[in-house]
Amino acid sequence: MSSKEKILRAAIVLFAQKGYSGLSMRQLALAVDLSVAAIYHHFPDKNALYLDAVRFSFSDKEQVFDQIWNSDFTAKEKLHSFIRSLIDVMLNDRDFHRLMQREILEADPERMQLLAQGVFNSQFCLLMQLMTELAPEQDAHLLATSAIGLAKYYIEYQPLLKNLPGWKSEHEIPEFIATHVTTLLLNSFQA
Amino acid sequence: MSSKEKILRAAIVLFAQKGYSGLSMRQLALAVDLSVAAIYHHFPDKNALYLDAVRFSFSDKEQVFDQIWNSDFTAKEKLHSFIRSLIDVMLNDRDFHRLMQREILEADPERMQLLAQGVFNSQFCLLMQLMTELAPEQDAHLLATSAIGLAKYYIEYQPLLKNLPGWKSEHEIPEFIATHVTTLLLNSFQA
DNA sequence: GTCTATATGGCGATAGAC
DNA sequence: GTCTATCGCCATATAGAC
Repeated sequence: MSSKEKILRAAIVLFAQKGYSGLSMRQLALAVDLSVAAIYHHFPDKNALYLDAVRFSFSDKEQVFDQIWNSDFTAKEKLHSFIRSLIDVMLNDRDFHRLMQREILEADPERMQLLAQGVFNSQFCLLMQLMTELAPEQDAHLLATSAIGLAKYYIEYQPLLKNLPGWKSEHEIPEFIATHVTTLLLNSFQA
Repeated sequence: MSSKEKILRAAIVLFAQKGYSGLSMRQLALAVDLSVAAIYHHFPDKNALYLDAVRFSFSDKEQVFDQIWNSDFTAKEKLHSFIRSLIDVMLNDRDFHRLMQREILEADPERMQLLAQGVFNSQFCLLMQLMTELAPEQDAHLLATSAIGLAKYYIEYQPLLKNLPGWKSEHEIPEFIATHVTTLLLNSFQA
């Protein structure tokens, strides 16, 4: 692996953990066993390195979902699989997820546009299409958003929810959450 | 207003904007027109100041919701009002909301317990009670969580959702979101 | 491409006068 | 309770040798 790629991979993990201003170039250099100057050879400054790292971590998420859209599942099965995969991606790639959370927190309009169009657009369209199939007379954007929002909340807020009354250990099992979210949405369509 | 309170109020705004390591004591001192040393007279160190600021911003949110629980609304009306108020609090007190987001991002187990028990417990119990009333045979914790998750997602992800296909201007109107979330949940109960 | 050495400045925190 | 002055450290970034 090239030094540049090694730097990027470490930067993803460390920026996700510590945030932009929380990670120093010294710490990053230590983590990749290079000098600070060597890093500055590959990237013009800290900000450019950060943006490159974000882009790099976003680059390989699509194929997981494309399998679902290309399958011969029924619409309901596709919804369940999509939500299940979304949960799995969020749980398995915590660094990607935390970087996303940080981006949302900053909410920089320019970067939001970049994220929406460069990363999420195609998957979101496919999800909206599925929602239209399942509930033709409802607002597809609202429903797609609701599906993602429900799944995301259970993952992001799990550390907090564990400390609130009524929590059960099954609430952290991906398949259980996926089934709950899917059922909630499908029930709502029937009414 | 005392210097201590002035410092705390400014700290809430600035920590919400810049995060813990993004805000320096010098910047905070400049904002409140005091010297750095004066701040250290009121707080032992930066971390203690941060925790005090978080606690301070959490202290006055309960009464908004207690009005609802004490009203003579029907259960369905209470659900709608709760979600509507949740949205309003998040939109009107951006600093509180951003501090919350940062806390969730850090996900420090000890602080999650503090937040859950010291801040959210009583409101969450009342919401679960309402859910039990509306859908007695379902998991109240899951439903309460779903309600909060749906509302939160629409607010937090609005800057991103605006850039995705199918977005309409009505999607940012609080009453519209509240109605959508309430309807989704109530429909799901009926099925 | 990577190093050592260093410039320059901001950081958290403290000492001591008023 | 607030100030000025300062300590010691670590930050980003650069210069120049190899």
